[in-house]
Amino acid sequence: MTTTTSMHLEPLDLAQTLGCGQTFRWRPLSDGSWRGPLKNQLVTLTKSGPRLHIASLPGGPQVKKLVSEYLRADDNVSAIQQSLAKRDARIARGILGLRGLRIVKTDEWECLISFALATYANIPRISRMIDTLARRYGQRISKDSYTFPTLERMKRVSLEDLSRCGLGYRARYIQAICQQLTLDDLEELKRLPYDELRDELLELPGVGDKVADCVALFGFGKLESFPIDVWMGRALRRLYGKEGSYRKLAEFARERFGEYAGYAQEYLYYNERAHASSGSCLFSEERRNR
DNA sequence: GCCCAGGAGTGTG
DNA sequence: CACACTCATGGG
Repeated sequence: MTTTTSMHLEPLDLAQTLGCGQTFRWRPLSDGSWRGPLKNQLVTLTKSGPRLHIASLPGGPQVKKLVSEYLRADDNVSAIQQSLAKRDARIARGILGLRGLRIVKTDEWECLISFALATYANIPRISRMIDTLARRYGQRISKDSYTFPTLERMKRVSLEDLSRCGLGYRARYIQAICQQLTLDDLEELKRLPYDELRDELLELPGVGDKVADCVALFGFGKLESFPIDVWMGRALRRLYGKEGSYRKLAEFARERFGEYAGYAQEYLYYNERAHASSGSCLFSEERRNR
């Protein structure tokens, strides 16, 4: 049965938050709502003024809490934006038009696999790869909606089977991570501060600097993390004249943006993509109508 | 067809 | 430390 509820949450722009590459399983509906699987539920979010309406299937009493945590309702986003704007004039400009962009707090395990898949692929393809895994190894929620596969399930998947999921060279990394990682490991990682977490994540096959930082930021909620991909490289060069190794750029960003560097990174990332394509939505019209 | 993609691993200088 | 090369493949 479907459960509906609502909550106050500001600022929040669903398209900016759910469609910008932090997370890959939400889809826009024709009425501006967004739908995606959260844990074992299929959730539909609709923003109406300051209120966020939540519908979920099969639903349950904890849906509001689930959404609150996912959208980091406890973050004082306006205060974070003010703080960043005070530190840096370019960020201040970058925040304009993105006031509803929030960092999300995704599931640690799902985030790890998602960004391990995200290497050298574009966002539509990343979404497709994840959908394929969910359809094959997840549990069905509704007609065409599946939960993200559990680690325990993925441990029983052979490399041969995984290689037929359209993951390319990433299949063996995913398989190796699933073999190496335990549920206890995941629980231990949750207790670590950013630096130690990062070091541990880097031990996993297929996880390098950028993936580790994405997983730390979006999966483990480390807001000081500042992932640097090709788009961030361009942004840092274009706006700050900075080039060089990952370490050097990350060091610059951390010093420049401080404890909320992750938010700064999202504003820069979104702006750089918009600057390049002039279409800020990462889901093209063709895809939206599929 | 062509180019590029929210990179990582490995080898070399 | 820096760089070069390879890895598979689909979306635009």
